Parts: sequence; structure tokens; C-alpha cells
Amino acid sequence: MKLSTKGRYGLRALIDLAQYSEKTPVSITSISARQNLSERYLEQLMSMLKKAGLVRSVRGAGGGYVLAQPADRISVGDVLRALEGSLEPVDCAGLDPEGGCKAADSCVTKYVWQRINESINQTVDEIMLSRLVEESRKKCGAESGADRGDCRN
Amino acid sequence: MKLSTKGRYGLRALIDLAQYSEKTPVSITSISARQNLSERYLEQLMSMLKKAGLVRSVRGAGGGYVLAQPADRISVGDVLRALEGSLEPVDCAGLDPEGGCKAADSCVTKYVWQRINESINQTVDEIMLSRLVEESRKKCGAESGADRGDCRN
DNA sequence: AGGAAATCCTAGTGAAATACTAGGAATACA
DNA sequence: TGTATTCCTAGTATTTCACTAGGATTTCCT
Repeated sequence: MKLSTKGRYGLRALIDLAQYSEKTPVSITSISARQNLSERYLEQLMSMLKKAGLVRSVRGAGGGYVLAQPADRISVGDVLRALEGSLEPVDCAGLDPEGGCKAADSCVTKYVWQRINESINQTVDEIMLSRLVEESRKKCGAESGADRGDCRN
Repeated sequence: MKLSTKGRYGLRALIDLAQYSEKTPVSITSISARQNLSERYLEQLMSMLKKAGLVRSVRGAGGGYVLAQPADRISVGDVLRALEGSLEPVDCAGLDPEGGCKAADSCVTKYVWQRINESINQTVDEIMLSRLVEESRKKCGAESGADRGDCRN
């Protein structure tokens, strides 16, 4: 039940992007420098976020990324699902027509997985990027945010 | 964000155990036969559940396992945490004294991981084994539960 | 006593996923 | 034309997962 680095790094990157891309696009180089992430790896994450319609890209010199939607319309859930795939804790095969779990109707644990799934999604869908950006600004205002790169989550 | 087979199989096994161990201990052989699980693997899961104090074992012929607590005092959360370890989506190193995340105080994403963690734990802690046993009995009453083994979740 | 049925314990292992790295093509600004 | 960027595909070392294997120990039954 762990999130992979995709989700963890990607959320940090998007918060960073939301903070710095108000006027001009933000390059992968600058995000990865601030957040202490591998450029090449972050590149792949941004590509996924783009496919999911959360960011837009500007190619060429002076280019980079910007949010494709206002920060108060992008939820943590949108970000995590884009990067991690479905957040449900178990892939119940009950969906496929001929796929798998013939016991779907009599499967007791399925109820449990559904409940977990709902609670996770509800939680992540109600936290908006804009809110995290606010928090971040508050905290960086208080302390000099010099050592931000230490946080790997 | 997927549960491993440990949590999935283990929960099924414990539901099975709760149903069949009212009078006598239930052997791994019989659980794995009913649930269509590898005996050797299930053995390891039962060992973990024992360490966690959820089941007791009776050695020797005629032995097996019984619940160490009544089924209405064992939650799904107890089972999953015993088998999967902590359910928190990110191992924030903020706990260790000299361990890791120096940015803990200024870490924005930490808030997100905490919220997810809380919602997962709350959900799984309020579903009791006894309830799942009830559900299982209802469903097996309706249909002839012959094909139970097909469900791999 | 002796065998059968069970738990207990440690280690090994093939396959898959993870977390990157690498190389280069395409695009746009200056 | 050159430099800064995104874009795309493929390779790879490490780790984790999901078992399998071998045997020791305990207890019941005859």
C-alpha cells in the first residue's frame, strides 16, 4: 500500500510548477533543481501529467510547462491517478466480461476493497493544488526554505 | 497503491478461519483447500497473524488455528496491518531521530499523506471480521458456494 | 513405541515492477 | 545557426513479490 516515487515526486513537481508558472512556463531543469529530482525521470512524469490534461507544454528555448487548469480545479486525486493509475487497493477482475472473478457476487472481501477505494478517493479529491501552494508559501515565508531538497516525499 | 497478496489472501483466510473454527482448530490444509491458496504460502501468513496476536495455534495432529480474539473485536485494519505493515502511503522519515527528512516541518505533501493514512485506517478499523463472516454466510446460503475458489482477492 | 498430522523456521528463487539512465529527434527562440 | 527546451523509445540495475523447498518439532492416535 505504498505510493511509488511517481506519485510522490510528481505531486511535489506540480506544486512547484503551480508556484512558479504564473507568468512564464517553467522548465524541467528548474523544477528538478529546486526539488532535487532527476531531470530525465521528471521528464517522464511531466509527460504523463500532460497526457492526463493537467499541464500544457511549450517547446523550444524559453519553454517549459504550465498548468492546464487553474490550481483550484486540480485535485491531488487527479495528480495521483494520472501518475499511479487507479488508486484502488485491489484490481477486482469483476469488471472484465470474461476476465476473472466468477465469485464476484459472493465475494465478501470485495466490499472491503470498495470501501477503502472510496475513502481514499474522497480524501484525495477534496485536497486542491491551490491549497497546497498556499501552505507552501506560508511555510517558506516563516523559515528560509533553503533545505527543501531534503524531503524525498 | 496496491495491496499485496499477503493482505488479500490473509483476510480471506481469516474470514474462513472465523467461520470454521468455532469448535475445533482449523488446519492450514483445510483453509487452503477451501480458499484455493498455496499451503506453504498460507503457512507464512498465519505465522504473521500469530505474531500479531490475532490467531492462536495448536500444534500436532488435530491441531490448527483459532482466533485469538472474538471476531467482533478483530478489525480488517488489524489484519491488514499485521500482513502488510503500516498502511500509510508514504514512509515519511520524519519519525527517526537522525534519519531523514529534515524538511519535515516545511514539507507540504506530508499533510496529504497523513490525510490519506487517516482515512484508510479509519475505514479498515471500523469493519469487523464478524461482519464479513455474516455477509459470507448470507451469500453462501443464497447460492451454492461451490466456486468460491475462483476469487483471488 | 511409532507413525501420522500438524505447526514452525529459514532459505532459496524466478518473475515482475521500480526507479531510474541513455541517446537522440523535433521544435522554437535569439 | 546555435542553444534551450520538450518529446519519444529503449535499456538496465535493484528491489520486491509470491511463492517453493527442506526439514525440525510437537502432539494425537493406535
